[in-house]
Amino acid sequence: KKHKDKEKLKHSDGGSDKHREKHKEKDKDKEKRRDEKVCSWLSLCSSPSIKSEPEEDNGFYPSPQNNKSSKRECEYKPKKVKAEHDKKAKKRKHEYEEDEDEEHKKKTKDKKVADGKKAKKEEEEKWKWWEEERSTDGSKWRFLEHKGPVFAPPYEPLPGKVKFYYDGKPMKLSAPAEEVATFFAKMLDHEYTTKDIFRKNFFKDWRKEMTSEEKSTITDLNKCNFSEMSEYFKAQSEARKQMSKEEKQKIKEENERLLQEYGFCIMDNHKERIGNFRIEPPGLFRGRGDHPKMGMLKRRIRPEDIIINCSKDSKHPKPPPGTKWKEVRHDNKVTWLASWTENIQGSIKYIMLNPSSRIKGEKDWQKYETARRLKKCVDRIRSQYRDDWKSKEMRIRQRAVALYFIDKLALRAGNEKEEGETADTVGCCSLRVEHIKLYPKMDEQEYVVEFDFLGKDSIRYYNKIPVEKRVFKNLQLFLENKQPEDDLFDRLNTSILNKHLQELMDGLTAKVFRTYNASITLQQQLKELSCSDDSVPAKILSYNRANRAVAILCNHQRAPPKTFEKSMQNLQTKIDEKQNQLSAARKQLKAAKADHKASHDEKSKKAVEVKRKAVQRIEEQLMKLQVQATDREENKQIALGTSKLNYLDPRISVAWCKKYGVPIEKIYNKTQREKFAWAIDMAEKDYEF
DNA sequence: CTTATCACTTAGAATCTGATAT
DNA sequence: ATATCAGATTCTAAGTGATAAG
Repeated sequence: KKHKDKEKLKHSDGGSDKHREKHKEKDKDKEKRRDEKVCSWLSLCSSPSIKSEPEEDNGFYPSPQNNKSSKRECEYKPKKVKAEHDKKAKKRKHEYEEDEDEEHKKKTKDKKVADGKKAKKEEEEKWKWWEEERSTDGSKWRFLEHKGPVFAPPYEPLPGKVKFYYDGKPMKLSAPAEEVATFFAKMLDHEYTTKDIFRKNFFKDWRKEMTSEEKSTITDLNKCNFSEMSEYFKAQSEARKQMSKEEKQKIKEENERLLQEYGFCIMDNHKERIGNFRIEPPGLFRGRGDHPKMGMLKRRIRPEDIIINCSKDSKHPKPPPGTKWKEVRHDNKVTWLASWTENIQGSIKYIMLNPSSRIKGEKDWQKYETARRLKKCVDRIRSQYRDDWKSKEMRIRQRAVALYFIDKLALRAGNEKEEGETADTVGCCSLRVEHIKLYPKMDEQEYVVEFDFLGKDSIRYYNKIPVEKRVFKNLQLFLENKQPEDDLFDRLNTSILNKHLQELMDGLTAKVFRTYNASITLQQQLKELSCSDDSVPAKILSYNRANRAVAILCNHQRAPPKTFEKSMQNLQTKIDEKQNQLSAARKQLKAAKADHKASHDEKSKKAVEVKRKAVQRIEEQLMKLQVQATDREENKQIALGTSKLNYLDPRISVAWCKKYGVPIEKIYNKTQREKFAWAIDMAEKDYEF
């Protein structure tokens, strides 16, 4: 039997030992707690009755054909998309068709115009990419033109009066050393700067920027006094807040100009919004969790570091005067417009399009279609992995148990990571012995597994869950003769797992289970919680609760907002006020009624009605506030955004809104509506995931 | 097979903005 | 008019997974 031997030397780094006691308490309060999860959803998601749909996959796997410019009309996919809800998504300013692009507005343009005639004026302005055919040859675009990225503003030296002190004595720093010092000064209030690794990394990199004199003088970070610099920046930001309206307006306009100039590109005849057109400014690296590289200097990116990607026949972006790009290439197999290599991890960073763009939207749509295909065969896959728990091969058993966790608990795949390069976090395949505990009996339950590990972003996953006996026995087997730091699944990695999944279903990978289980959970929860008779706020509470169930499943946590207690209190004050108002209004109503009883005239009758209305209105307002309070309380440590944006098929939400008469704006804000325009346009009230 | 590289999605925190309260 | 706060937006780190290279 082969044994995988990945060294686990992480605790042998002698350098940091002496400082360990210092972090202890800090680390502790960083730990995030989470409530126990309810995992009852599993049994609910295996409905075998899949409504037969008119071959949804067609859109994604069109028959191969020549899609070079010659025959654009043929590629048009006559999808039966109704147009009547277009009024919903009115002003999407930036999705206009591009007119300036002379050489390239050929067939598509003509077709568009012809198409548009049927629709109303405003509708022909937004491009419904989802009604068009997708390219089949793996190319991501045919034409791409942009102006390149916006660079970080150059360093502005501090005014002479702002001093840095070393060992109590003022010291004028060279510009490069001063710049790096300001990065530290700006973070002085942050807990980061007290951490030893951070300080060590910072000091090491800072010294690299110093002149040799500075280097020989400044040898101890503890003797450095940045407080004047820190005060200066605080004053600056205060001054910025105090600026007059005109000045603020000016800055706003400048930003808008930059956005208009650099924030858009032209891709295949359409003007599309760029996601991140600004290059990341230099600064100190802030990792998440216990990151070995925190505090390192993130260097300034120059034009010479940037690779530009665009069409050969486009107007190439110009580098700033006196500089050159690293390279200009024309690769239409990728979606990025510019890239550079970052110096902390040596990874590549990209400039890409906004989520509202065709290129992102298509991919997103496709992701949900893959998840829906999983829905059709998930029963088969589940029964297979259950069978595999009995396999005589260890690797198959491990694979099957891991897959069970991924499916049941929505764990991430868990790729291996390079040790010492990143914080020590794990996913399913990289779980170690130390991350689980087995309890043959716990309280009323049998075969309980306790998970406790740090996942992506060093967010803690803590969960106790009863599993089937067979899983439990397998886990005991996997744990035999292992040290805490050994891999739980020593015969498995994400590559093996995904290869297996690929055989079970085309396009299936571990992360599809997260998408699938998230979306199906939302759909079920909505079904369960929604009530047509509820008021709109109550319906929204139900929606948020369904969303919350998903966020809990996916372990999307957040640090409770700093102002949480306060904001709860504020809300409670409002509720109390409203309650007083209500009783006052009720009293008035009573009085009016009595008055009416006595006089029986028209005027008093009217007064009763008026008061009745008032009471009703206040009741409604009170209800709304109470619902809001409940919602907020339940949301204290749970982040809904991530699942809403990345895991929940937006068509489920759109359909729900239509079915229950909830305006889509109550569920998705403007940005979200732009991202999900395709779903808002195509989903009907009977849409089923 | 293992490892490295690349491209892309997913993630929570930080910061900004504009509506509402004072 | 100004302060406050919540929601929107921006930022960029940290994952996944395909594929190339060794």
